[in-house]
Amino acid sequence: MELRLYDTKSREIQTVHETNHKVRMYCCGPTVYRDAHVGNMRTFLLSDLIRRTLTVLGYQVSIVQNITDVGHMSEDFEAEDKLLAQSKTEHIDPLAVARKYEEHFHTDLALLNILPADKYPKASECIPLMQDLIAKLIAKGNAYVGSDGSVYFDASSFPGYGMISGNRLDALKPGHRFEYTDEGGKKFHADWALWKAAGHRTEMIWDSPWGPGFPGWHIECSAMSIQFLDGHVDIHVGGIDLRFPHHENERAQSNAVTGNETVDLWVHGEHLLFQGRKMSKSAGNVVLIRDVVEHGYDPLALRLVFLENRYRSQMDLNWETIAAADETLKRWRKLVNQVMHAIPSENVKITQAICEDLDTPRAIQIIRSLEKDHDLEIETKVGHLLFADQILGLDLSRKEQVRELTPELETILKSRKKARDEKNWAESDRLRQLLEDQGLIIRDSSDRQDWQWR
RNA sequence: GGUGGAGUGGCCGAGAGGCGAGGCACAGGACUGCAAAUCCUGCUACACGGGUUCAAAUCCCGUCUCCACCUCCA
Repeated sequence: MELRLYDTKSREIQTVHETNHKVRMYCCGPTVYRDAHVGNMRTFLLSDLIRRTLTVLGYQVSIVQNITDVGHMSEDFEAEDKLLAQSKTEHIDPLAVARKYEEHFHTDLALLNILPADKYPKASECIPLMQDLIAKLIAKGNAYVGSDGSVYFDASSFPGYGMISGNRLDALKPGHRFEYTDEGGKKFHADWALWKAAGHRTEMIWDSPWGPGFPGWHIECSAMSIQFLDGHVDIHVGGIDLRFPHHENERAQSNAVTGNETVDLWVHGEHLLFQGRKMSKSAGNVVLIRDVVEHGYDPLALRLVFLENRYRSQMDLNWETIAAADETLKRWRKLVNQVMHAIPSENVKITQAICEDLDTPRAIQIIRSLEKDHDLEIETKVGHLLFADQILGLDLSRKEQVRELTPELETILKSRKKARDEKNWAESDRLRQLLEDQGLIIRDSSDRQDWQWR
């Protein structure tokens, strides 16, 4: 079976192809100046879903995800780098800020069972690569040194500009940043910086043929994808907000240099909303993976919530749905663990759903109906669940955590058993309340009592 | 102004022109000493106005509302 995905540029669902027996994926990674919130994670999950699906379908997959640790400007009028700003706040070296949040990023990925990429190139370690690309763009006539010493891409030199976002150069409103002193060297408001002259900046700058400075934000993705994926990207993944200008600019840079369509498919994940607004620092509605864990939920419950919604739709997250998913996850794991030595067996309906533009909501629906099907053997159900889990990544075969009972709880349980045997219901109910207050859930049947941790 | 989307029951959300996804919540029932869990049953919807069609949530036209992007963003 083939995987088909919605391509933003053609606005059509298209089949994924491999290049030299490998599907090459590039995923826009984090700017490591703060913790990634769950909205960011939703996009990273999209990459994971694609890679897991391709792997199950038998493809070799190569994934590169960049770590932006330089060049990403904040909206501050001083045009301050996000990392430098954070380094002042935390009173530590900017690269220490980067390494700290990079580590958090990997921890969060692991909590969501997102498999690691093959390579995580850092912008700060790819400066020569970017300079090389900039030099090529100047030589080809797509870039110029501005009056301020910065190097700019000449947007009008690239004929297909705007194909991803639908924006036309002549319709683009000059942005408010046009007035910025540090970008005053542009010839045209839609041009963008490839290399920014250092100006007054003393930290995080590098020497270059155009003088000391630092790279623009868009250039790293072009440089890295071309270098580490051998000049061609089969699937490019990122958040919908990156469609413009980031991906539009990236495409112009990459295509100008390679001379052909560098990226086959542009796949964009829609935004996660919280309380009806886009989750963002400025809206003040940021939820971190850590918050989910602190609420007592399995982070994979969040993964299930995401999977219950199509990646191409905005979704409004709330705690109730996470709670519901957490329960569902427990139920499925219980089911899976009832069968020893179960092996995955393909469920074609599930594969088909996933292959048609990652229809995970339908896949989940199929699982729910399998679960309820009284005519199916439990071994069959579990086999299909394990198969689906290779793609969904919910860790369904995880054994339930068995925390030891404290001697005190054990004593109460014994007393309660005795009370029930004697049909002393008042005492039995009192003890149950006691046990529940200490985190146990009690399930009675006529001849026994079962317990588990809440 | 330009661009990309979305409006579905109390809530969240799938939806492929034709026998009403699913989940949560709620209500009844089975089971339980009572609970819990589980199972069964019930509940109901397509923003508005036109149009096409034997048949529209789905296709077409218009209107309204919301979200997102327009050089920070996943």
